[in-house]
Amino acid sequence: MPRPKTRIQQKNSETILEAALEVFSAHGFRGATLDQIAEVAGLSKPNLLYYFPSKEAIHQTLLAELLDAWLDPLRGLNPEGDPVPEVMAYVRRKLELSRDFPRESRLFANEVLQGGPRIKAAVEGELRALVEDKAAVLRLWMDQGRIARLDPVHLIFSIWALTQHYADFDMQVRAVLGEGHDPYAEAGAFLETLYARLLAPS
Amino acid sequence: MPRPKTRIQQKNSETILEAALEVFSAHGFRGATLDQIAEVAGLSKPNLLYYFPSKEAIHQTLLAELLDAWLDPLRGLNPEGDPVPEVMAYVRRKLELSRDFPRESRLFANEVLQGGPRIKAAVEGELRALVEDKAAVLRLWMDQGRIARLDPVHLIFSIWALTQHYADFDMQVRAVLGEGHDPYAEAGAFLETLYARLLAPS
DNA sequence: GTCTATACTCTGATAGAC
DNA sequence: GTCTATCAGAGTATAGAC
Repeated sequence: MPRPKTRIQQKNSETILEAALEVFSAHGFRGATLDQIAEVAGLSKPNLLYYFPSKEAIHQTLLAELLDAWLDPLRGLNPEGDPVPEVMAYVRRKLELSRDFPRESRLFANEVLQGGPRIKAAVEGELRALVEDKAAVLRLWMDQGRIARLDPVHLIFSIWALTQHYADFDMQVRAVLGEGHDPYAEAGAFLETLYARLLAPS
Repeated sequence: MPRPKTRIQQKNSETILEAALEVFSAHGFRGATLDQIAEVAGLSKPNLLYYFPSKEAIHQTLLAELLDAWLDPLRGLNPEGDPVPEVMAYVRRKLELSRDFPRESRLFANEVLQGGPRIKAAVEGELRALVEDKAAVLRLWMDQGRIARLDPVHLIFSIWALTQHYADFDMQVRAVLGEGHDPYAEAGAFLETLYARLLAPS
């Protein structure tokens, strides 16, 4: 039961996780039911519990896999690179993540919104350490006058907020924009302008 | 049952709504239970259902009251005013709303995040109309060269994202910042700088 | 108006046949 | 490995006494 081994087990585990992502991201942990997940996965409820010991375990597995992918774009911020293009590339990667993996974004948002009991440790540990590391890089660039001086941590917060907003508040964004819009294309252009003006050294 | 009349009924209704806001914002609709709400309110569970016909009705009442307060800062954007200070004041009011009413922000976020079945109509109607109205004001100011040219709707989205982030992702913000920080004070200074640079006519 | 007791449904998890 | 049947607990809502 701990982890899949054969090819069939591998495949079924993935099917379950895919279905669980769909349901958890749409309804939150408590709002999701094993019945729904089983239906989306095309398996019976007891069969789910053959592959995972509990509902909680499925959720935990999703969060663990998610976190790593989530930190990746920030990890890619290269201290040796050219400051403004580096930050711009980070913004772009983060927006692509929202566009291509909106369910993962909402899963994470659901969790943090509710105080993140199942993810708080990782946020206080891994995430915080990474932010401090990259904030130091940004601060150095500011000291060198290569980007404008700003609070580097809040600069990172702003990138998270502005990019994740399009996945997490998708319903609102589309409702307000109305038909005939490509939210992510427009957001890309908007954020490009925003950070170009914000970061330009004075 | 429709609405309270006597002073006692008024008071109990408010106690219930206050408790419900606390519990719904922390756990979402499905995650919240009448037992929890009853305990926080200091009333018995059947007594809750004497004042409101159902759990759903309590939630609906909260959302309806919330929406109005939520639109207020944007309503205050004055077309006759001075463009940059007007937008700055809007950002400030919105951030104050996050600081002073984080539970309301999270209630709203929980709802939109899950596709907003109970609030979609209001977003597509009232909210969208207001945004279109104020976007027209911003566009006029841009045409007159009084603020920089940007997509006005995404400019409004950016204000929502950046201010609500501090309420909705409070746990993450505090975990990353660590001890000895005042997130809202820092955010206020950061956003002041951000929008000053962004809006300055070139 | 408020409480205790309870009906009924939903849901996570298990037993056991195949 | 997968299914049917089922248990136990939680949760919303109601009945009825006071």
